[in-house]
Amino acid sequence: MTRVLIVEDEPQLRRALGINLHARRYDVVTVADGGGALRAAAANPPDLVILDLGLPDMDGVEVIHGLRGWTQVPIIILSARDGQDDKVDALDAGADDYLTKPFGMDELLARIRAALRRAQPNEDAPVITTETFTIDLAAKRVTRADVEVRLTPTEWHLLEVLTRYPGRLVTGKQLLQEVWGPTHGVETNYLRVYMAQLRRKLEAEPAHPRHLITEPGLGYRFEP
Amino acid sequence: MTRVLIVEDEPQLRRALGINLHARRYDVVTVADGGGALRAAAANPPDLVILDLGLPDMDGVEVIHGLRGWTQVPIIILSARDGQDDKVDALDAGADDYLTKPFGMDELLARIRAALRRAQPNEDAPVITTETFTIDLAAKRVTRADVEVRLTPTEWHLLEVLTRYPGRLVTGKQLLQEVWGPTHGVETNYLRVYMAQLRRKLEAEPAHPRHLITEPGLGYRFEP
DNA sequence: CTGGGGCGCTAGGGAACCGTCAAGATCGTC
DNA sequence: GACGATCTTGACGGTTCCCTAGCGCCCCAG
Repeated sequence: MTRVLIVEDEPQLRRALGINLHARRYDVVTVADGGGALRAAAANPPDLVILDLGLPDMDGVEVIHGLRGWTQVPIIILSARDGQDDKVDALDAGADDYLTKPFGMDELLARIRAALRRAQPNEDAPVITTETFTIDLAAKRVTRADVEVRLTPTEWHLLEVLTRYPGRLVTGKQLLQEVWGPTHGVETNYLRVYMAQLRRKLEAEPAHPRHLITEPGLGYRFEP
Repeated sequence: MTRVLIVEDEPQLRRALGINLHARRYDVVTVADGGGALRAAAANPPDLVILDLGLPDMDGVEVIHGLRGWTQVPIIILSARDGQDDKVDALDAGADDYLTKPFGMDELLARIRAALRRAQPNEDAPVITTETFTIDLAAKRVTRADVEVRLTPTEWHLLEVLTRYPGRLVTGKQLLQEVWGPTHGVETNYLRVYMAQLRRKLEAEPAHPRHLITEPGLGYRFEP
């Protein structure tokens, strides 16, 4: 879960932010001053920081520097001051975004999403693991006993379609149309050949497959 | 030099932005509408886009989508509207930042610096090291056995995109579009030529590459 | 027991893809 | 305007991949 560190001295706003973010399924940690922020971030590195500039114990820019000394976590600034100099200083110190109070919760949430999206270049880590092999769909990479297995484009395409419906039956016609195009639907010999190759490359005993299962007369099934 | 694409229909503001950014040593390209923005970006991919949402010919969010279809270039939104929905839509469409008019030039410049700083992939590893060569992304330098290797701009750009996804497969189409612009997607000649040059300059045995790997029919992979 | 259908498996020809080289075109600089 | 560096384009073998045909196995029905 995404951990958000909220640094805000006003109890009311701190509470409102915590409730709203918690409702959005963020893992929320709240602190009231800069020293607490640095300690909390060090003890439990967050994925995003929401930082009020007007803190009682230290200057907000100091907090930014304290974080930027060792982490690149996205920092979103909240501030009551609308002065340009404040914004410039905070952004140049390494902040990622700046909101002036009063602000709307929807805008803050959108900016949080944007900051997280930037920080993590669209990596929704779709990794599928079985006893004998591991499939990393994003990296297009299959390893078996820590050894990389090379798949051809067609083999990949077929495996991708099968893993899209884990544990469920996929008919031969559907596989053919997804991989070879809508005009194909009956040439089941393609399937037999490529399923055999996939099993040979992935299964421990290709003659007795445990994950790429044949459903006679119907189609195939991928069993995680 | 850093190329900035300014999309602004008001002639006066367009001119002011151009002058200010040019004075800051940015390479400035200005257009007045959304269609021109997409064409200009395609012809000459910029390093950053400043986009006014209130364009005469098309909705600003459409322009964002048109760019996000093929590039991760930072986009900063300018808008006269202060509505939350506008901001949410733009940021969710893939914009990186949002300024409401009127804004100060210093703040815009600070946000530009912040966006460019974020765009640089030196968040985790400004220096990538392999057995045979070292890549310093921040300094744009490559050394091999402590000797600096000279790369042409295109070679560097290609290497940058590959190293942005270490260990992951990058398709030929994606490489072509990131380096040569969205209109290129099939001229795989370019890729073959430049991959060969990179391998000749970086790999110990260019005929048997260990870090710049070909995945036949799929694309290429940078192996750290 | 026998024949047939569905499925697994292998090998080979042709096509697509890739690495390489070289020459022309283009750009920037002096 | 000349020069060097860079980018583009085309062509050539070598490699990989896709498709096809054929054969053997298993199961089951006749």
